Amino acid sequence: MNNFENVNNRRTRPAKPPLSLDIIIKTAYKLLSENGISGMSMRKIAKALDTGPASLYVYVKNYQKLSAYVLDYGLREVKLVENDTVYWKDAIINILKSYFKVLVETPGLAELALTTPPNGMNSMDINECLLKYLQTGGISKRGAAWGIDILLLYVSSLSFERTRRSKKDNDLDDMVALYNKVDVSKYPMIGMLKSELFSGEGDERFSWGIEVILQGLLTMQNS
Amino acid sequence: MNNFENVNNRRTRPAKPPLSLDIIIKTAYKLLSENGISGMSMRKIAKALDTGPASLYVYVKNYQKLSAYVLDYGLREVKLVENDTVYWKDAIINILKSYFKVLVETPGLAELALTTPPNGMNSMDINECLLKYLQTGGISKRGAAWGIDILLLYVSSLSFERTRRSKKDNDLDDMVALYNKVDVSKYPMIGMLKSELFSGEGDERFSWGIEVILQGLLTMQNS
DNA sequence: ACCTGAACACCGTTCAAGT
DNA sequence: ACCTGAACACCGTTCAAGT
Repeated sequence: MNNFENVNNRRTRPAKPPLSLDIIIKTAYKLLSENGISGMSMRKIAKALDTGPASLYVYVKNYQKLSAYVLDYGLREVKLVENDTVYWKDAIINILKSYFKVLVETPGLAELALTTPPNGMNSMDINECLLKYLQTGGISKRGAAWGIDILLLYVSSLSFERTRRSKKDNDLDDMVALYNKVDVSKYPMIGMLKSELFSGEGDERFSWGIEVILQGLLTMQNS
Repeated sequence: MNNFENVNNRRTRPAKPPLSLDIIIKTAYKLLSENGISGMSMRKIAKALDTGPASLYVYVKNYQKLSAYVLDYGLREVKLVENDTVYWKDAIINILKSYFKVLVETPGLAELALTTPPNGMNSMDINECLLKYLQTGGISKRGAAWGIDILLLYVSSLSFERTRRSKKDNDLDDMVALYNKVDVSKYPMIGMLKSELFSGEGDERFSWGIEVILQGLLTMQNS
């Protein structure tokens, strides 16, 4: 074999870092944030690591489990530390704003959050922290336990919608078009409210929804 | 060519129904309800219709648009008609229960509801109806418009979780296992509430969540 | 034990050629 | 216009053979 032709043999090419679960997750996350969810395939991760797809299965059971790891890795940046003097409601809103920001900034992460059961340290930290502040606000055990689910779900889906909206070939536009040329006599409410149905681009709708859920949790205490 | 060997030529095989958008959607829905979301691929739909995958693209722009049609077709069975004497809140709960039932009974439909922007007559009927009852309950225009989003999202995700839970090779079980062997000194809240976090199999959690959202909507009126 | 190319059984979509 | 087989550019996962 001719070493001059085969420039990329083991001796001449740069040393390849050994595989590990950690390096696989980080590579997957990088691909996800650069190219969205379709950029993170087992084959593309393997190629980015200069190996074959089979190699990944030494460290990861399957694509779904890897997705869960990547989601949790993405959530490491959610800011949980609050000044002790912050009112419990504002603390919750700040945490959820940070969660929202992380999901919107990394394309594909919002979709993962909506379809992959969270599983890992960072998601656990977020849950623990939210439970603490709900407890501080006087919300019952069951209210807190079931309430964090609604809160995180609401924020995940808002961010998923936001990331979809910023893509082109937008299926949301079809929906908007359908609602805009609706027969007002058959759909009076939709006709009347169509401007409201798709409004709330900025923080307004986000904050409103969280307020609704928190108000609901508080009110349910006394009944 | 030998007609005796080639039994399935055009003359001898049963007449093939002509393609149409309608027939494609119904076939896709049938495959979805029998085999879940992975059973509904363009290729499998084509095979079920005894043709090649390219034929479908005469009637449907792409897989995502077809998904939206199938979702709306699945929603046709949601019961919207309520006795006029029913209290508005109960009417909403009944509609959402029917929506929940439809999503749980057809595997894959819940996932579609969570990831595909609804687009069609049936989804519009559901929205119109919910808006009407929220209005009856005295909820503001904006509250109603933004509120149906939270309500439908909440029910969709509960049904998605339910359908996932009934599968084996369940990634949710990993999460439950993780939460069960958590370090109680680091995660006191999770340790304390872990039984509540995964409870609520039946109607209880479903009804509780809807009540929370409705209470929140009502309370937000006066602030 | 770790690593890998090749193979297996699939995808969505488009092309070119038919009617 | 409608229909279609074949091709294109991909998937996740497993196997068999290497070290």
